[in-house]
Amino acid sequence: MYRSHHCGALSAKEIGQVVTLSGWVQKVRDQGFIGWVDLRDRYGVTQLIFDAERTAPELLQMAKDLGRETVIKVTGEVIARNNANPNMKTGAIELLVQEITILNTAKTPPFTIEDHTDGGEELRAKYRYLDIRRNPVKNNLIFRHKVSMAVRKFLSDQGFIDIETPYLIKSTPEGARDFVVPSRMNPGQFYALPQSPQTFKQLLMVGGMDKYFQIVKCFRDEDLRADRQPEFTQIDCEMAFVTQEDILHVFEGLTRSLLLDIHSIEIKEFPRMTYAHAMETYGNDKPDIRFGMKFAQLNSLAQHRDFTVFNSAALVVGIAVPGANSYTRKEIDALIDWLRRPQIGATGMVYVRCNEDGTFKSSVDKFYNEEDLASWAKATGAKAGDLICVLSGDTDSTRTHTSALRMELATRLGLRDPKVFAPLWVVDFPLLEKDPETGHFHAMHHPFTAPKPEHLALLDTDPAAVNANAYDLVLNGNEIGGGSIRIHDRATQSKMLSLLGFSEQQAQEQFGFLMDAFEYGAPPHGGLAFGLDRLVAILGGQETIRDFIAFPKNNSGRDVMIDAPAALDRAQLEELHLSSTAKKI
RNA sequence: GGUUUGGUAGUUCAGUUGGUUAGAAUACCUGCCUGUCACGCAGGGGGUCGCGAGUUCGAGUCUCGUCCAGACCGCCA
Repeated sequence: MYRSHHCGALSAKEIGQVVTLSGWVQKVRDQGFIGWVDLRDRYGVTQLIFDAERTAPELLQMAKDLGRETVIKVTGEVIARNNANPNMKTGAIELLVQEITILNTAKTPPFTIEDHTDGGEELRAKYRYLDIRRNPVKNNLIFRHKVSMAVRKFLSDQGFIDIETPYLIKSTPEGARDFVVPSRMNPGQFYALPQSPQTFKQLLMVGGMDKYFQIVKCFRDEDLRADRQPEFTQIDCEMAFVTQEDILHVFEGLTRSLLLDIHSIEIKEFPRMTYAHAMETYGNDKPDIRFGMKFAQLNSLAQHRDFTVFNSAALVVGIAVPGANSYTRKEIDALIDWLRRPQIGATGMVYVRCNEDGTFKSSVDKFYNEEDLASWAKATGAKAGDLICVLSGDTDSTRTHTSALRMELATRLGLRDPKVFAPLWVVDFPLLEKDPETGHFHAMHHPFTAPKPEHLALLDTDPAAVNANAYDLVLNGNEIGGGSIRIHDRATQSKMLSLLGFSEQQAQEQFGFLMDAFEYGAPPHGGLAFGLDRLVAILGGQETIRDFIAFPKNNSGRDVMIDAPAALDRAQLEELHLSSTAKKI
């Protein structure tokens, strides 16, 4: 028997019992005649004690010689500590060891296995199995398990059926790049890994499985970020015979129950905002509504003087930054430099100081009088002690820049409290988006999203004006899920694909199976997908998703532990009918 | 594809204007220590300063190239 108890289990209740524990040596504290070993497993740490009076000399020596992370089994008596440690769950007791078995030795780990490790990101990634022994990572993985089980329980209780869909599917040109897999049995042909089980879940609706869900891996071959992995997990759902309202109701319920289960936070009804309103008020389709600093359009209040920068702009927008009048000139200049970095790309910023005595001091005093500035303060809601930041230019980039500024300032001002949760539905997304360079339309959500029925006629006359029954769930400035009511008839789907630039033949080749299915009695349907990695990270109060994934990939899509991706040998390439890429000389 | 920051001991980092034998903390090893729990004390070992060229009497430090890593932009229906 390896263990009678776990290392986190013992308390004063077990005093006097003889128990067996197995685990890893966390720490040896040798004090000559007496010594302690902290023994760790998944459940906690128990202190082992050895001393010259009560422990055999060879056992005492053995304990002193234990290296960090050695795997041992010990048997001994649970005794009360002379000095209890109130900071430790098992701090009331210790184990007077009678027997040690070394189950496996360990090399000195390259970084310390402690909550505040000395190891850097890359090293921890390379030895991820050691990193997982640390509480912060271990607890994140356990937390993910809890969230994922709560999701399964909620959806299953609501009558959703968990159905698996294939991973080896077909590449499609729309959307992100596909990861492809060569087919040995079909020379020159390739599978693609799914970017989402979208078409399959729709076919399940045609198949009559009117409530489907799956916690499923999806794959996208695009450049990565701190919160973006090439393979990621979605909570993928679809329902038949539902309106948008039905879907929002179910998934608002899911999110509410997660917040209640995990954080005991009760949120009544999630606010809703149209896409257009979100863009106007926050410059962004995933606004963080935990704080204010809403956009105020100042065009009419700022374009009546001789300030050509504003007069030539399509949009002049101001935000009131609470308490920021205390910023020095130097700090404001640094902020403007920050906005001008190529990553943001703003050309400049006008500011107005709102003084305690009710007067204003701005960087454009030459052009605007007190009355003008007071009108800006009124529009932005600025109070004495605030700083008004005003940006201008073409509508899209001004919104983007101001939104970036708003988020940055909120972070600096500590307004993004990870313990506060502010969910929001963003609804009424446009169906299509025009590529500014090519002038081509592409689907804002995906090509299966249905136009709002009342906008159907506009498809022929003004496609850009068509809205969709598409919606995103935003939590604290992060898009954690999105979905739509889908097209369920061949004619509309065909029209949509042709708007997106597919020829009839291409449409049939790519999505013929779906349109064929629509001709055999497809029910009205719609659904939604949540990004599990991000949802778990946000619920866990953290920004980075990597520590909620057991074996994440780095920025370049590499797994540095197993060193993937890797080259194939010639024989394997030949079997797959692939030729080796010529190496650059 | 682009912008930007970094690469120095096992690890995390410092290293001044280009100038003697490249430091600290921690980890590791040895010894001492009877109540530790970030134990303490004393001692010790440990470096191709990412790699390659160049400038210079002299390069961890300056220049160019290159590789690797991080953050961000493009991209991610």
